[in-house]
Amino acid sequence: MAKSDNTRLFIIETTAPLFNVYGYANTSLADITAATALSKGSIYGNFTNKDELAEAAFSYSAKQQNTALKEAIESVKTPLDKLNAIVTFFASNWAAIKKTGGCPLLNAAVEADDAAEYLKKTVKDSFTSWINTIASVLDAGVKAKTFSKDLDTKQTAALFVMIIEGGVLLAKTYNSNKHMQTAIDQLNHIIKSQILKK
Amino acid sequence: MAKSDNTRLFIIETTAPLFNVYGYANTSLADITAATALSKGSIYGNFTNKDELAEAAFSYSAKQQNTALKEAIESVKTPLDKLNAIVTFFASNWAAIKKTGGCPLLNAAVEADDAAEYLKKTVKDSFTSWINTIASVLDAGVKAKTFSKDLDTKQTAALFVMIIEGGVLLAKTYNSNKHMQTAIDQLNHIIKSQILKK
DNA sequence: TATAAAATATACCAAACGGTATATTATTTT
DNA sequence: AAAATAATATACCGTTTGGTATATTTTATA
Repeated sequence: MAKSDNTRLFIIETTAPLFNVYGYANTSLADITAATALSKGSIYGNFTNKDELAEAAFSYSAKQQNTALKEAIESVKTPLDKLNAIVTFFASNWAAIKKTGGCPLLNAAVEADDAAEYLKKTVKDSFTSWINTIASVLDAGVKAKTFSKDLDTKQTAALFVMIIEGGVLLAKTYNSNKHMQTAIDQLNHIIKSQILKK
Repeated sequence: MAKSDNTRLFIIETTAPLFNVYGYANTSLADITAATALSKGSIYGNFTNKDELAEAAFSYSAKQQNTALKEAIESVKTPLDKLNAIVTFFASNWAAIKKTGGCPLLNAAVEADDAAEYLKKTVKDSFTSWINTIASVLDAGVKAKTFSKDLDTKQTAALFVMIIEGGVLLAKTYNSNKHMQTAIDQLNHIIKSQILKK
């Protein structure tokens, strides 16, 4: 890895939480140079403009979260355990996620819609990746005959994402994980009553 | 109503969708004067600063939505019909909501958390108001003995908000109301299996 | 209708913005 | 070690930012 690649990665790693906390449009070059202790010259030597860095930073945050989720999934064996790992992931890691600004997908999705249009495609792809991760666990459960064979796995995966993000939203708003727990309880209820084979 | 009050309201009405679409920090005074065709002097004659206008604009958007929801609720009679009105509200009004930037509570909640802290309390109160509106319908249903008496109405109301906002989020991201429909389907399922008395 | 007061417009300000040309420093290559 | 190259820092640019002092216009009062 060349020196430049190191610096580039360092900039991304350092600014990713910044963008996630303050927003992509609202994070200034002054914020970026202050956080990295690098000059504008160095930043612009590694990125063509702020938007490119912002997108790289978002991708990094999203990938980081997706990787952590996948690790949690792969640390257990059965489809049901994997599904439980997905359900508890945000609650278990809530403190860390909160500290870096909350779920990057949620944050970027809201901002990307109009204020940062260049992020739209990347955000959409990140959500698709997340939904697919959940859907493949559901598919495995159907195949293993522990989950109901009539399950619409893609739709159910999307539903999981909705409930999780809804929980994250209220948990952030009220600065309390009570709502995160409500979301988890509901997901567990769905697993029992709509996913598991009777 | 004095002239000044008219102008103040006009500014709020005109800029509310602007703030909701572009974000509260990202909407500039230039945007505001352009949209209202008023001068800075007029804006600052009616509001002490941009933040005060932004907060007034958010409150207006939130109240607007809450009022429309309450009207939908009051247009039908039974608790179950009222609950169905709540469930279908966002899907029925999706085109209009989308055009003005999506759910103002979702947008502001994400931005308020760090980028616009002055909005935090107002956003929280708006969510509480929404949750209470739903909870009172649930309470009425419990009292009328059509809904299960063991129902935790506050928690269920919060769950409804989560699922609705999750649906809004994906609908916005994918620019498709398919996900909004998934959210509705799930809410209807919850009504049947967890709310209605057996 | 003259006058006072309120509302709006104009012209300006310092600070912050993203970005760039150029100088300087590190790092390779020869 | 010298030269070439790559990476970073400095100093600057035009534009936009939120905000204000002052002038002008509109509205209400006498």
